[in-house]
Amino acid sequence: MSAIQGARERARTEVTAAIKSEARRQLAEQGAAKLSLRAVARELGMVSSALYRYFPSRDELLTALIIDAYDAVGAAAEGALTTHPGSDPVARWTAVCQAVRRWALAHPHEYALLYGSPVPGYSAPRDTVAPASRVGMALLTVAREARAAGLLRVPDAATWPPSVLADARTLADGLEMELPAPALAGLVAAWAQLFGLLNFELFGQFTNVVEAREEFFAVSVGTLARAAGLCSPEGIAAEDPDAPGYDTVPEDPQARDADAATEIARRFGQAGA
Amino acid sequence: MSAIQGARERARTEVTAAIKSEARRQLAEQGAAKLSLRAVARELGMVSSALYRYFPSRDELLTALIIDAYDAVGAAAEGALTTHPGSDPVARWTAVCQAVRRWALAHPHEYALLYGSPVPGYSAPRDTVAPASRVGMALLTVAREARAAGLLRVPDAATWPPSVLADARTLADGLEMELPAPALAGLVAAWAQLFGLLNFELFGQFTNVVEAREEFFAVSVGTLARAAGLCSPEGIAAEDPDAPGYDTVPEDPQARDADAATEIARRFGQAGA
DNA sequence: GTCTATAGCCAGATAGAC
DNA sequence: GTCTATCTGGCTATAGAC
Repeated sequence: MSAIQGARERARTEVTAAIKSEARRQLAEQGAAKLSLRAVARELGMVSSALYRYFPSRDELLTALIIDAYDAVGAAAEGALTTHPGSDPVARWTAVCQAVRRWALAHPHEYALLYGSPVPGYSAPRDTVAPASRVGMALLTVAREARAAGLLRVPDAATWPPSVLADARTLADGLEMELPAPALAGLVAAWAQLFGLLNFELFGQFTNVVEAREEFFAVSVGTLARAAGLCSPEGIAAEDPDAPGYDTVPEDPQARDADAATEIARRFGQAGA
Repeated sequence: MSAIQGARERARTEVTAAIKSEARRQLAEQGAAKLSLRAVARELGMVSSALYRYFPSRDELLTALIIDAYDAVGAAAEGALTTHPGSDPVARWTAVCQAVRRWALAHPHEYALLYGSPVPGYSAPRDTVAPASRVGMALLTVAREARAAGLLRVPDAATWPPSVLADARTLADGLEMELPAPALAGLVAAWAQLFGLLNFELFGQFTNVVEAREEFFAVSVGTLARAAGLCSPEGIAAEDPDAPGYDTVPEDPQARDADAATEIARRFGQAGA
């Protein structure tokens, strides 16, 4: 390749990046359905027809944005795995979830592009599926490590109907992953439920319902992790619902709330409001 | 009111209904962001300006559609409460969730309008919050009945930080509901997670991941109910993770899968695939 | 309440000169 | 690769006759 070729290619990638950047900006203002090549071109001081040299259609630009966003949130999730090493699967799971949440809060419109309503008239091409799987894979990595460490409680196979277990086995084969089918099914459910928490926070359903969102999220995804079978190393026994942490049905819940006040203060360093 | 007035009003409500109906049809084709008064008018054989006598703006039409949809899904949820009476809170919870799912599958675009990405440039007015709460209220009704029957396991208050418990108390006060704060917080989390399952199914994230969607959903929401503290009447003990239903970490998961085959066959009447 | 007409915008995409 | 020019369509919203 000649130097001129290199310069041309560099210019091309720079313009491509500028287009995507401006498109992301507009995504935030008008949403994906109204993303317009013309408006992007106008803002960049180009003419609309010039953009077609970079993206053959509006949908191709949208695809590029989607792939970039999946890669960004996936990288955030994977980054949490390396920045939060350790032997506690629940803590690692929570760290991954929190990294996803942080990315989502920082990029709400790109998040909506990935996990919100499908864009009408647009169907994602195959190129998106690998990037789309990265967050789920990061969560599965936590589960596999937990299993290797003996910290994954596998639900009885009778928990799930055979059809679901068959799906799980197909999925495990496709991913070349050796997780037991009942565990994988539960992890898929937890994966979906995680995004239920995020969607409600980002799409406004928590308005006037949950205000302490970070704390609510952290505890909820921890519970999610345990429901999916992940155990903290200090004791599988501590996850026993008969142990402290769960009451059986109380006779007077008001009294129990009051009784718990000192425990609250101990754990969180302030009185309950 | 004269007979003429009555006729006029009847005509008006009929035209209003026709407009909303056609708007819903277009919602399904183009999405909320591209809902256009002109297109609705064209399809109804009217002229665009005539629509302004019924809806003062595009956003008002959108609001009407949103309220109708929240009322429809809320009515479906409440209907499940009456068509599935009984003393098993987990079964009732599951029935409500399944009713919501059925409505969502039958009206995917209206579902997306409610629980998908916010419509850019549109902010929902206050009129929408009461209809929006109906599904959650139906779920809370199940929890309150369970508590009255001694079938609600209230998590220890130390499960949640004080800020979350404070939110839960504010919410309980606003709803004039006497659920203990830790239970309510868990129920809110379960409510959000329910819609994570639905969003993933409806928005395509389960493609090539979960195919047996109905079964997957039914089992997942049952687990969700139990995680939120609901108990089946035949035995709180059966929810004990140390009892059959959960294994501790197995030495050979393949073998366990095989061992479970007869149990699967017993419960679901067919062999695992 | 409905109509025609109009103002003032916007879009995606292509042709052909340079 | 970028430009001008153009085609063909879309939209919200209002004015004013009937």
